[in-house]
Amino acid sequence: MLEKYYQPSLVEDKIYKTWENGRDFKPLESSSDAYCIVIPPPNVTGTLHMGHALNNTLQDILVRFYRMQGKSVLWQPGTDHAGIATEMVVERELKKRDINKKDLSREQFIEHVWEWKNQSGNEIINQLKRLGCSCDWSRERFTLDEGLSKAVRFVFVKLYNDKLIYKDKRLSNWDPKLKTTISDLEVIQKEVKGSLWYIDYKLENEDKIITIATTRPETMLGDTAIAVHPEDERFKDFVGKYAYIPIINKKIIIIADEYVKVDQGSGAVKITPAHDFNDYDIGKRHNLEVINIFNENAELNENCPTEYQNLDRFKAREKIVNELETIGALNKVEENIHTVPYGDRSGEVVEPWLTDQWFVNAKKLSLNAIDKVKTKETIFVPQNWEKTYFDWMENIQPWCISRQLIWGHQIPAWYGPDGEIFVAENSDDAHKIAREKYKKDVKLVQDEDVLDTWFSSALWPFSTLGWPDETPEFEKFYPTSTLVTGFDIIFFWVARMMMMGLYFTNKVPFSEVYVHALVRDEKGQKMSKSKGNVIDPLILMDEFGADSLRMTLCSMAAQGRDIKLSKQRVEGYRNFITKVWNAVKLCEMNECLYEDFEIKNTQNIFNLWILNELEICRKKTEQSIKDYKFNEAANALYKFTWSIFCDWYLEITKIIYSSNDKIIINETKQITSFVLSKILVMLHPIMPFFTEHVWDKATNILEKGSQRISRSQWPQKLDFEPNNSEKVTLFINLISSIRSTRAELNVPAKSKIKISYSNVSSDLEEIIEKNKEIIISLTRSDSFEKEEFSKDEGMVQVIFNDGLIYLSLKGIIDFEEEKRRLQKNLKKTELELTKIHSKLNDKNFLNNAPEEIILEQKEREKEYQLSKDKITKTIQNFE
RNA sequence: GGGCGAUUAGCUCAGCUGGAAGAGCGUCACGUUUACACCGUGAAUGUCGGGAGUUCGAACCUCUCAUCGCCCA
Repeated sequence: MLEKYYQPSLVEDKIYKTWENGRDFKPLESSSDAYCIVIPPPNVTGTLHMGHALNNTLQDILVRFYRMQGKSVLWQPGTDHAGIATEMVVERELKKRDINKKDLSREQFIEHVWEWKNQSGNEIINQLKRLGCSCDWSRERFTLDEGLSKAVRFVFVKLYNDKLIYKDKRLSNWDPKLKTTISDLEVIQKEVKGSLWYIDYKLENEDKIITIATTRPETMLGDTAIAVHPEDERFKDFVGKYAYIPIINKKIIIIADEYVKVDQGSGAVKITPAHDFNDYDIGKRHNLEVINIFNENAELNENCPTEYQNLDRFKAREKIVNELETIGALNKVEENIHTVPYGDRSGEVVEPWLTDQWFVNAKKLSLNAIDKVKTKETIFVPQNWEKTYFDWMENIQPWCISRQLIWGHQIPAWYGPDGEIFVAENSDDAHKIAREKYKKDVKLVQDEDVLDTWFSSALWPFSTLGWPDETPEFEKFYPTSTLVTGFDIIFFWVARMMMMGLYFTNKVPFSEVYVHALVRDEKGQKMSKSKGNVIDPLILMDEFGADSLRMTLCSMAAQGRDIKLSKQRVEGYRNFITKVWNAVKLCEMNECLYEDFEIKNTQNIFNLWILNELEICRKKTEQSIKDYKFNEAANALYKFTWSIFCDWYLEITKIIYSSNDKIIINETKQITSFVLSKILVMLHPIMPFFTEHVWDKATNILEKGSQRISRSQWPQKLDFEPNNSEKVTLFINLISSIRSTRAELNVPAKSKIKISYSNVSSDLEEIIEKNKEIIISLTRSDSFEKEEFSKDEGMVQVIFNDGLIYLSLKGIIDFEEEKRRLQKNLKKTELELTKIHSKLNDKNFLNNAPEEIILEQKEREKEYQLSKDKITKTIQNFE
């Protein structure tokens, strides 16, 4: 017998080990019907947050579901080396030991990182296991593994040789704190309250000034032009003339360019091609000089006057503004809200800086990737996310892939003594190529930079399967089936996997992309550490168990809507688990022992009915999971299990067991065992621990096709004839309306009353007559007989469909109360009837509405009319 | 500025192709009937954000306004 409550913390660990030891997560070799998900690799530095919990719960549901459906399922796990994040973590750790990164050689630092990785890099994996994730851990990969690194080198070399990777001096986003470039995507634009400075530039040979407006006065030291709009009448005469930069008195040209917005600031802007992306483009158009005024710390460099050199950019700004004021060149200052780029990781203001970097020609790669989504080879669910995908893909910029870091894939490019670049998969090959050029052996130096972490992540769906080698796994599981991800990394990851996948394997990397929502706090705010509103999934799991959390996330994962999570909700699903737990206990008590039997031979109407309901639930759940409608799957199961199976079926079986009909009793026990088994099986993808535990403990009452539920088959379509079993719904409604009347009339719960009925349809009468005991028991009455009463007999009448129910309540209730109740009902009925009448009297309705709708309304009219007549008659009886 | 989404019961949200407004939580009343108080039975609560239009018929389609959120520039 099961204990009082299910205690997740006592069993979850053990169960997970059983699964792992049983190799339950390995793909079936016997099936060629493959289903594969690659996990979005979490950062090695990461710990499980709510986003992970949702993302991985959904994947696990899919994976367990398809596994039960007999597919050969691979959930490919692994982690991502997370360049910047990991370096930051390790640097911090080293600092605690008084070790400075700067004092270490590249090799020494890398050694420290590996040491850290081996010690602490497994936390998130263990947390995923706690959540119940059924990944094939024997295939766990890391983006810096030898195999994946080989793929990275292969890809780099091929793209280089195909002229899709190139080195270029361009403006890129420089993070002066981390001292590396970062990609556009890692830059966050924030609105900031700042100032707009109006500065007067004197014209050459004329006693005129031109006033420019800028948010960054310090960059004027790198100005090489002033620009105005070509149509701007105010400045027509200025174009082509020269002006002097104040302070340094350098002469620059005034140019006209469409880019300038006439109504912003003064209408004239300074152009600093080396430190602004737009200015850089303008510079190119007008052949302007590009002057870099910053060093890698974003301090002013040797291209500035001595007194400004080595000044921090913000200090320099103050000094410049002061100086401008002193010399009277500062025209005015306005408050101004503008966007400033910040580094996602460092939080530092990012500086557009001119450097040598490696780029991928993403534009070329994007064409096919766009096309394959247009032709639906890859489908986004919900579909509207393709818009986001297209939007970005169609405006894609060169992808800067080099990072000035140590931790990562060092760029496989070597430089000869004359700076010539040799790109090869390894040093030997590079030397070989170099020898051909120099006709002798020379010393080559490898590029110091590493690749953007997303570069290796982009290969994840195939590199993890062994590519570029031809492995059986790649053969069987690629292209993968589904990618489950949050929308925030469509650009970072999905788009890039599409590009790389298509270029290198000629196939889309996955046929469906399910994009799920963001988890927010109960007020709808994004969870963040700084806001302190983070709900820790681990704490929730501690308190309610992994399954409660999983069920909660599943039931809230409606497409296209964010999840507002609250503890109460999780508690509610914990209660659901307890409910199922108790249902199992009841079945144990009633000895619903499992025996092999033929569903086809089921006789009893309630047994037929519950089978029919089970079948409806099975279909709904199955279809919902296939359609990624996780909330609908969860709700279908919840409703069937609690509101139908527990609330009605199990209550009815109690009465059946108290009868003498041995055959039906036996049948009922078997059906109960059968249905309960199916419920557990269907719940398993969502709540694996609980169902596995019950499977293990409640041995003899379950139909166990396999030793562990994790290895069970998803229920098949049931082979039986429901035979009118839907009439049970009427039967249930009958009981409900009697209960409702009792409660409304304040009939004391304990008083057992006589109930009679008349005029019900013959179908229903048959059920009633055969199952009187059930009605009597569930309505807490004394008797239930077919009998008709005339007026003056002190009966309360309940209108039920076309029949009448009489409650003998003489002396128990106040009949004035009853009259009020009836009058209330009468009003409701009349209101509804008026609505129906007006519809049916409307010629337009009759002419236009489809036949079945009209019939439906006529049917309703009949019903309501009948009710109305009966209620009226009853009220008259009281007068 | 461009795009996407939201607005339905006190709260959190469902509501598929237009054809009787739903769930969970919370609230209230009653209840300990040998699975379950992490429970049972029952009840109350909605101008489906405002306005206009299309339609015989709109929570759902169109337009518009308002508020909120997110993404991109």
